[in-house]
Amino acid sequence: MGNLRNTSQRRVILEELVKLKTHPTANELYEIVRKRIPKISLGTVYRNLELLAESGLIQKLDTAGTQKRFDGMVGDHYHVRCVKCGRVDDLDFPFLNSLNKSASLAGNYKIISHRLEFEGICPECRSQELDGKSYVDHERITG
Amino acid sequence: MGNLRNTSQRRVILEELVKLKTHPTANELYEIVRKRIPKISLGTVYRNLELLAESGLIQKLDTAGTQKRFDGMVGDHYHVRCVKCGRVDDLDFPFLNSLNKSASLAGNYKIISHRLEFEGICPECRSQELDGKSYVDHERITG
DNA sequence: TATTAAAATAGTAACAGTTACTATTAATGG
DNA sequence: CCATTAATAGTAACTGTTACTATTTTAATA
Ligand SMILES: [Mn+2]
Ligand SMILES: [Mn+2]
Ligand SMILES: [Zn+2]
Ligand SMILES: [Zn+2]
Repeated sequence: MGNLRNTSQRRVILEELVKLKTHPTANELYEIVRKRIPKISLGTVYRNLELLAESGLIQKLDTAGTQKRFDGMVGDHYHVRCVKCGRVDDLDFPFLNSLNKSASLAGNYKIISHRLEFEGICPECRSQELDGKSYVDHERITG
Repeated sequence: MGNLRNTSQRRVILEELVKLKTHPTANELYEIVRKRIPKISLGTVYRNLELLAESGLIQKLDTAGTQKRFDGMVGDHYHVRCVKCGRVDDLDFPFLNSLNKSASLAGNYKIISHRLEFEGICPECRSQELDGKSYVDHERITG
């Protein structure tokens, strides 16, 4: 395969990432890996995430506007991002293979891929939002 | 409307942005506006782009992985980004209104919006790529 | 196993894009 | 005009990321 050496740092980074259903940032993963390798450096995490993504073992998610996130699931799938707390979740949504073809016709680019990303409010933030609303209502009613 | 004062800086920033078909970064627009207001500061450009986007007069494009770009066209439309040179173009592609509904069913988020972004190679970079290929072929044949 | 060359590491500095701060200037409403 | 207050220029600070470098570790070979 890739001529990547088997270092404990690289192994643990990969292990911890694939465990997670969240899509951590480099720094979030750094904090997790640090529990097993306290002296690991943040640069090592960045470098290995880059290398692992290049070799196809993980996925780099360039989600819009925010910092990079990483994904241990490599198959094609879409994501939804919470606009309140920033968390990113997988969506059980069929992959739209025909989009690239359609886009080729809509412009004069040679289309390679597409990225479909939803924005919304996650269940946790949604319930907080509802709590807030009812609190406000209560305030208004009871003056 | 928005309680934004009508400053020459803000006016020129908006004027120049809507003129462009490209989707400039804050810095690119700064360089353009500087030709008309040489003493304008980069911070002013950033601040106003943010305010104009908030008030819905322009669009902020959080394109994946790279710096923010801005768009004078506010209607819903999709973009394609060249992976070689980074340029971003509009696509004449129908807006997929049904996607949000589908995504709502595919997870437990309250879906607000979606972003569909294509990656490809622009005509300019594509022709360079072909030049390169034929050069290599020529080398191989005549080498 | 011992030797060696290359790759990877920790620690740190540098960098790029963006935002925050502050004293000064300018737009707006009366 | 004047007073209020938003906006500005200039600059510093911040954040996420990448680059650098001396040292350590891996893995191939003898
Ligand atoms: Mn995922
Ligand atoms: Mn556009
Ligand atoms: Zn949330
Ligand atoms: Zn290009």
